[in-house]
Amino acid sequence: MRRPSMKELALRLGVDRSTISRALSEDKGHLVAPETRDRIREIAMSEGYRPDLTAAALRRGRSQTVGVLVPDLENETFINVIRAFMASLNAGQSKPATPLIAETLDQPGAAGQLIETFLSHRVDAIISLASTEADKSILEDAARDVPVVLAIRSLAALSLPSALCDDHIGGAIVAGHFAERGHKVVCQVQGPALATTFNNRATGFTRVCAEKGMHEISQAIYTGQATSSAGRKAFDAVLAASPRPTAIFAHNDAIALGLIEAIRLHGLRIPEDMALVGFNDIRIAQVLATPLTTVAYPVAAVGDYAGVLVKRLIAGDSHAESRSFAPELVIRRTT
Amino acid sequence: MRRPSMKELALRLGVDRSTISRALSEDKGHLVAPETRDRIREIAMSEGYRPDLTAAALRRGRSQTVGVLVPDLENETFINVIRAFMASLNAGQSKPATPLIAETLDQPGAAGQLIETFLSHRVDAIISLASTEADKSILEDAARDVPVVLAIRSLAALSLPSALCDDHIGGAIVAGHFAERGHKVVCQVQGPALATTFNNRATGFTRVCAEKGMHEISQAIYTGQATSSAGRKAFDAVLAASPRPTAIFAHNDAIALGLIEAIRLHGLRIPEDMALVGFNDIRIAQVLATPLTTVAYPVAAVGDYAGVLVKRLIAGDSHAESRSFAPELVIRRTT
DNA sequence: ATCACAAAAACAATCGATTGCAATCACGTT
DNA sequence: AACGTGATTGCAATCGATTGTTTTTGTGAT
Repeated sequence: MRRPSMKELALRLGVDRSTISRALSEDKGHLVAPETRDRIREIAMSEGYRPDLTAAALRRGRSQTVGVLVPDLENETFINVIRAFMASLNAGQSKPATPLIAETLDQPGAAGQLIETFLSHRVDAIISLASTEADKSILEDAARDVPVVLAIRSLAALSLPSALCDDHIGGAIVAGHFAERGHKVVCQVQGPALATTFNNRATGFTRVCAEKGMHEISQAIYTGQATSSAGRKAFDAVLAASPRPTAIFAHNDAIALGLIEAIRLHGLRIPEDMALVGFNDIRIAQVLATPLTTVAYPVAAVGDYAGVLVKRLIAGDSHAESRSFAPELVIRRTT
Repeated sequence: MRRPSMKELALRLGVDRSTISRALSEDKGHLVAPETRDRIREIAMSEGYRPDLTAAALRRGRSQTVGVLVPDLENETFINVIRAFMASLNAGQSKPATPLIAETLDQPGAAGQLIETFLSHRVDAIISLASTEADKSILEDAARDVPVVLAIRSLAALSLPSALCDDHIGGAIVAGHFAERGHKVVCQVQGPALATTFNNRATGFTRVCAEKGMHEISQAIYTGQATSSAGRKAFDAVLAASPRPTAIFAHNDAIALGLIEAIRLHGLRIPEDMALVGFNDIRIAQVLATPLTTVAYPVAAVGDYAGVLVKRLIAGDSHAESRSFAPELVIRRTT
């Protein structure tokens, strides 16, 4: 009743295990006589043979798994990048990889432990969407044992290939948009500084503010977390600024959502009294009472290219350069 | 430079591989003399020994992985149940399991393939949040090879243990709440019928409507998908009903979000002209302009108990009964 | 000094698939 | 009829850790 192993199939068929292995394999199949191969495949199918990937992994040194390190699974953007990544990675592969997923929640030190676990599982590659400066050396160490690719977040002076959103441009687009709409005084509510992401959005924004002669209130406002409740609280700081800004760049949509609530609580109208732009274009952004103007994250491009990078690295191809993809402004009703 | 294997450690230390194995193991450690054990552990640490879990899995028949089957990774509720599940499963375990995660997107037939992959990877257990009637026999087959636990969604006349939300009660609570608020005519916008979830919410709601003498407009309104855009479209059917309902039970928060938009577009006020209750209590629900009254899904209880079930099944404990946990109404401003 | 007994360590088989190498076979060539 | 060639298949080692079964070592008792 139990599913047979190759050994048992071999016994039943009167051939050697090695022949079974070859017959069942995609690339070694041509080494087996067509009739034998068909006979083997047929029996394997009817007996319900199920390959043991732990055995194959041990022997071949490849496990058909990839480690995915993500800061927060509740974040749609990460999920969508992971989806695109897996689709790209497995496109046209006869032996698709399954993701081992671990969440860091951006806790310092979490990455080390999790990556160690991935490596113990002999993952074929690691993709990290969770890279923070604290993890830099850990990632570089890991890269000596297995292909490591970064997505979404990069790190300063890092040798690892990455697939990113050009956050600098993202910030710049928003500032440009504010300028076009005639805003004179603006500000940004920035996410935590643990990743390049938010810093780049900030500098891109600030640069264009200067170019266009807009006044950015001096102190960017940091939120401890990039969540909507943090955004709500951050609005007090916006109001306290003098001169008071007429437009806010929220570094992500969750923060923007919180800001919307806070702005409404203060009886201000959006966009007349206060304009607002978010970042990422999460699903909810377009079904809000006032649909949110936001910067659409290039999830497909980033995920896709991360998959390409991993495939190249696995193939031993050294031509694995980092790339950034430009995000696009989606103008809705909050500006 | 490369990380050593046990064999190499054994060579370096002048002891047998088996001694290394025992020294490094939690439960067999006592078989090794304390000094030897310390010496081995120290060297293993300093040499950066990293156990090969593919080898261990092959030998021991346990891989320290669990397969997680989920319909949609963008759904917070599923994510939170998975989080609670993993935390519960690994609580106090010296050898924590890592999740292999696969998404069905509720495509018929997807589960079969994915489960087969899990089984090839020799997962120690499978948890399915994605069970639909079409997958029933597949899940039952899988359960003969490995512990299988269902969460969130159950199936009719199924022998597999499950950790569920009592959706029947959930629906009933909402109807009760409508009755208290004095509504006479109500309706529900139901999610797709592929899972027990939505059906149970519907029957619970309908039962209490009858008990309290409310008129539920005859035809429950089905949405093809349980998304906000589907919810928006569904509102046309609500308006078309005669008599027109004054309260809507949306089977999840995404649908409710879409309904809010549609209701506003028609110039109706919430809750004065139209009351609304959602289901799940996703994060966004409480930061909306009008915070959403909704049924809070017992994510922690469900995930937790699913973990307990898996642990029991792995331990060979037959005392693995299914349980349902009651959800709770969170009254906010849409009613 | 001998023996019993427990502790510690070594020995060796094993998990299941993969793969380099050797053996066999069929067939056409000279 | 002997031989080369290529196609099939079998043989056997291997991946790295785990574990049941010895063997060795050490201790205390008689």
